[in-house]
Amino acid sequence: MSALEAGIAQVAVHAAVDAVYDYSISSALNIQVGSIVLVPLGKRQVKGVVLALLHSSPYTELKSIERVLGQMPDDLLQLARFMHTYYHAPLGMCLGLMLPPEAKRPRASQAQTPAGQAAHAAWALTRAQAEVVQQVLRSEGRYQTTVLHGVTGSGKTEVALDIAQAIIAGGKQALMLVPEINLTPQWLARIENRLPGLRIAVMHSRLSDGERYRAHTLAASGEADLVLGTRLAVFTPLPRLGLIFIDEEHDAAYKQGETPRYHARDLAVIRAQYRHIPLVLASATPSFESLANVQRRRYNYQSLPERVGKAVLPSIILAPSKALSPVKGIGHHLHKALVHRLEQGEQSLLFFNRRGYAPRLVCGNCQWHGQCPHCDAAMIFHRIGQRLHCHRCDHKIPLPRRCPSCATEPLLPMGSGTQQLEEQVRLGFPQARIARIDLDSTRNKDAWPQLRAQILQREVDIILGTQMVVKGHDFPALSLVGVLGADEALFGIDFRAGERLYAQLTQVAGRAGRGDIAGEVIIQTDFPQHPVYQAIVQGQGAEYVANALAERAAHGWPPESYLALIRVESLVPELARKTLHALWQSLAQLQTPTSTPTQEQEQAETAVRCYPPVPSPLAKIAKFYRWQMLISSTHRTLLHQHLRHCHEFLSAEVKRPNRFIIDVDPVDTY
DNA sequence: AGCACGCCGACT
DNA sequence: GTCGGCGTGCTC
Repeated sequence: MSALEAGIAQVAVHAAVDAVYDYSISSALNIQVGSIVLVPLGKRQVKGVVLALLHSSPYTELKSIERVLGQMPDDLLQLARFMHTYYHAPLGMCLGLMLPPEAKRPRASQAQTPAGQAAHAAWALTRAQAEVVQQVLRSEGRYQTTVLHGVTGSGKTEVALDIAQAIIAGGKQALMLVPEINLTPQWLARIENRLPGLRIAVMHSRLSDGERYRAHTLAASGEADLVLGTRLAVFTPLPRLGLIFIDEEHDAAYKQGETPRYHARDLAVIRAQYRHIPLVLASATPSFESLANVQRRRYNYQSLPERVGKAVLPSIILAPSKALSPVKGIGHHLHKALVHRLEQGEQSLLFFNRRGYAPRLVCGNCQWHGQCPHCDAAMIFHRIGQRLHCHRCDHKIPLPRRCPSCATEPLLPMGSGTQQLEEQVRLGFPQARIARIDLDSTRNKDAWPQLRAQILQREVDIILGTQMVVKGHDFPALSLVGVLGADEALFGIDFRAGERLYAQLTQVAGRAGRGDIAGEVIIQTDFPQHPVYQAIVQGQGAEYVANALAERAAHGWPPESYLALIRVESLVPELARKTLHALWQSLAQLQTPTSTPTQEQEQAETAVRCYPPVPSPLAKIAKFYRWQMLISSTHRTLLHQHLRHCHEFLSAEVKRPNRFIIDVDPVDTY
């Protein structure tokens, strides 16, 4: 029944099974906690990681470990354990993200640039920039998270590279994260330009097997000075890690959309703590979560409130979209400005918001937008049912004929409808050279660098782009930015819609006037009085954020509370609803029923809030009917106790092909 | 996730 | 008669 010598290893196998398995260890193998091993599982061989060494196992017929493949660094093993408990994801899956890639052909790794000390490229920092660098470097060798809040064009890049240079000069490695793959080439160019001679490894999901293997080896061997990558790069083994820098920290792309649903920024905090190193979270529009952590004095705060050099922040104006012009969808003001830029030979960017917001009903007169009376969320317009439906609390009302708030105007459905814009612009400006930048036009591997080069060489007059164009790109000849369709985001169903729009507008406005030319931003809106727009125009971001944070707190939303989303998907419509409802009821019982008065019960209720199950905003996807519920708590451990119950309950109740997800700290709730 | 086992329809 | 569809359950 049990081996007398410590000959048994508990192994987390790299499979979707949420369990650990025991294997016997033959005496020839040198196995320790963290060993990456090859083990038989059923009829196949899988990789796994040794979690513990045991003397005995309840299993009688143990299979034995095939061989040892390597060693998982301690900080990554701990990071995986954290992910397992925090995100309620199978441990083997979490560890799978950190396993070394397969060596295609075993050959010596090669540094991308020749080895050597980084040449000290001298460049002048402003006093404000130098101050930030000093502040961060003061925490070298110990954990400290710094929020670097710098306006667009304030030179966060230079600050990042200066800090990295100092860290690397001290014999350490730096890890830099960017939100999307498209941003790696320009960061790589900046780094190589500023810090020639650095050994850099690039890490993202679109690397070929060979590239991934080389980058991983370079980082893990300690040869690389700097690793640049997207969210998955947070798992790169780095024996000499001395700094983590996260650019555009607020960006939702740092959250993984599938299990394990981790947030790279939050994992970076954990890793920085384990490694006793500084972490910098940089953004022109820091996330509310990070700002809350500054307020709670957990994070240090540094700001760069001014642009460097001659560049000044662009002027921002609001213009009605309905003012007639020759081009449909483009109002008079924006049209005039575009014509002017074309005459001057300067570049313009037309940004249109195309996010898939659910249809809503809005008033053309006041700001009413289908607010649910119970939820502070917009109700969704169901054309077929002729009613409005809150997807948070399940409240339904028949379609109002007139605005419930001002009772004057007829109500307008709002949804998509910007599709034909490109066509209209091409028709309206036949002489202009137009480039479209979105997911489709840049799908090809080389498409984006080519487009970028064309824009930089001024071979493009008007850039048409979706949200991907607003992320940290630098186009010096760009002097006009027009924003279209922003109003659609204004009435988003998600409680983070305002925060997102504010960030997006700030980012997109920041594209204008980065070179010597003064920038102008025209935001087309029919709701110019909305707080988000007023904050943008008057440059009162701090006030807007403070108000929005207070509002979140009043409603018990993050960052005031911690939130998780539970979703069940089934092929039978009723099943998802029923299962979630049963879970909801079992959660209510979990709240310890006290014999004492109502006050305590109220406290218990506010400690963990279980919202009732509602249909997901996209109620049916690919044959699956989706229901969801939210759980929130101001106490993280309490929330996780409840989530463990959810996980147990759903694991038992939800049978294939039905499925469930638990999304901790969801970035959007649909 | 894989992979096998197992019990029902249309084919060499 | 078997080939194979994918529902169900297991993997130390």
